[in-house]
This record gives sequence, C-alpha cells and structure tokens, in this order.
Amino acid sequence: MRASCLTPQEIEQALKQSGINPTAQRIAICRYVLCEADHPTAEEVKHWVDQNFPKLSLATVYNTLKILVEVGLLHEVRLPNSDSVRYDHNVEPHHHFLDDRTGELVDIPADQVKLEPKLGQQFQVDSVQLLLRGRRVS
Amino acid sequence: MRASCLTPQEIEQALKQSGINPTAQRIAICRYVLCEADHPTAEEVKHWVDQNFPKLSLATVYNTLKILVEVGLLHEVRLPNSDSVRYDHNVEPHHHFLDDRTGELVDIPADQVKLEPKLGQQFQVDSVQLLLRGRRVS
DNA sequence: ATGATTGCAAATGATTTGCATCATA
DNA sequence: TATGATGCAAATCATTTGCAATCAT
Repeated sequence: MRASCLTPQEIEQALKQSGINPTAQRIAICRYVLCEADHPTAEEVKHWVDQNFPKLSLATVYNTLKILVEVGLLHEVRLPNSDSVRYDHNVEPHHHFLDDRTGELVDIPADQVKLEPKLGQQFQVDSVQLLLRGRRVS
Repeated sequence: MRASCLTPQEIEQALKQSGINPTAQRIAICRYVLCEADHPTAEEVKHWVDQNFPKLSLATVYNTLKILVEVGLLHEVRLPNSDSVRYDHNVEPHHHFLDDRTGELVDIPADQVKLEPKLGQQFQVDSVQLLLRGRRVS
C-alpha cells in the first residue's frame, strides 16, 4: 500500500528530478515525510527533525513542505476536525477514512469505492475527494 | 434545491426549538446565513450584517455561527483552497462541486452520486463527505 | 438584581514573509 | 563572490477568549 522507504540517495534523486536543490535540510525533511510519516502535520515534521536534525527551523519545514506540494511529491489534506494541514506522501488517487474517535486517518485505495457521479454535462469533474468518517471496530 | 427563505418569526421559532435565546443579533445573522447566503465565510456574514445591522461585532458573528453549528442548524465546510470555514445551511446529506476556476461551490444532491464503499467490516462508516472538483462549462 | 449576551481588544494557533546571515558552486 | 537556502523574528489571517458594559427578565 505505502510506497517502500526511499534511501537518502533516492530522495536526492527525486528532488533533483523535480528541480529542487537537494540540501541536507530538505533531504532530512523528505526522509520523514516521504517515508516514515503517516499524514503528519507541519508541527509533527518539526518535532521529528528536532530529534534527528537539530537547528532546522520551522520556517524551513514549512517552506520545504510547500515546495514538495508544488512539485507534486506531496499532497495537502485538510481534515474537518483540525486547523492544521496534513501532508500525504501517497500521491496516487485514493480516499481517506477518518476515525472520529481516535483521529486516525487511513488511506483507502480508489478501487475500494465505487463512485459514479451523474451530473449534468455542465459539470466537468477533474478530481474527486472522498472522506469517509466513522469508527474502526476491532 | 435550497430551502425556501424563513421569515424572522420562523427563524425565532427555529432558534427557540434548538434552545437558543433568539436575540436580535442572532436573528439578523440567521436571516442571512440560513436563507440568503450561499456558503458564506464568517467575514462575508460580517460584511452583510454591517450593512443591515450595524454595531454587531465580529466576535458575535463567530460565536453565533458556532452555536448554530453546535445545534445542527448549520454545517461547516472546509475547502482545500481556502483557510476560512464556509457555512452551509443545507444540513441534509449532500455533496459539493467546487469550480477550481471561479471558486464557486455548488450543492450536489446525494442521489446524483452513486457511492458504494467496499471496506472491510472493521470500518464502520457513519458519514461521507464528497467534494467533486473541476470546472463548469456553459 | 441576576444571568445571559454583547462588543472590544487582546490572545491564540497556523502559516507566511522579510531580511540578514550562511553555505556552496 | 554571486546565488540560493536557512534561521529567526515579526507579520498575517482566521478564529477564540477574557472581561467589562449592557440587556432582558
């Protein structure tokens, strides 16, 4: 489901291919956000880098995340129950399930939901964003 | 599609039934947000009341909107392209279409989209939030 | 009078920005 | 040394909150 972890070298490659100068800070952020992390907020990213890459500023975290979103390596997710943006390294079309109890956010592969809008042809649908809410039962 | 406009009396009724003290300010806000308005932001509500009900503070706008959401007379909508919450007086289940060019947000009746999640039974789906994005062609 | 409601201004939280410093080609 | 990247602090934007003044009962 989740893309396998990238090595620092592969991350460097990916950044270069997207026209991003692969600085040490950016690679550090990518290591977390493109791999280990699960829909983190900017604060969570900052918290992680604080432990693994001291002296990286919050502004650089935000700036880097913004760049990654711009080139499409990352997607923003805004949840109805929070003010902070979450970052999703899964850039393939997919849906989300939000556990309203725990706040946990789970990726749902696109093919697990049959979705057929029947709108007038004046509506040209380019993309679809679906959030399923409820709770997970064990 | 849209519920017909409520008279001030009916608004007063609705507020009382929801246990909200129907003050002049609250009725004024409801007149706009439960009726005329089309997915306004808090700022847009403030702008309207400024012209029709001077001396109503922004804090009261926010507080009133929050109360209306709490009792279910209004729903919050967070769009991916904006930081401000929009308020939706259509509290029946429905979807949204967002025109990425104009920013226009259109209600889509629930029955115009066939939606069948096929998730494992550990996912108990209580509600669904669908945003279709694209552009409207004339 | 009493409690609820309001308005104002200050506080908050997330994010952005300006700018001086720093690193690297 | 020129260009871009970083760190810091201040700015911004949406929203919330504290509190004193006001209103309705």
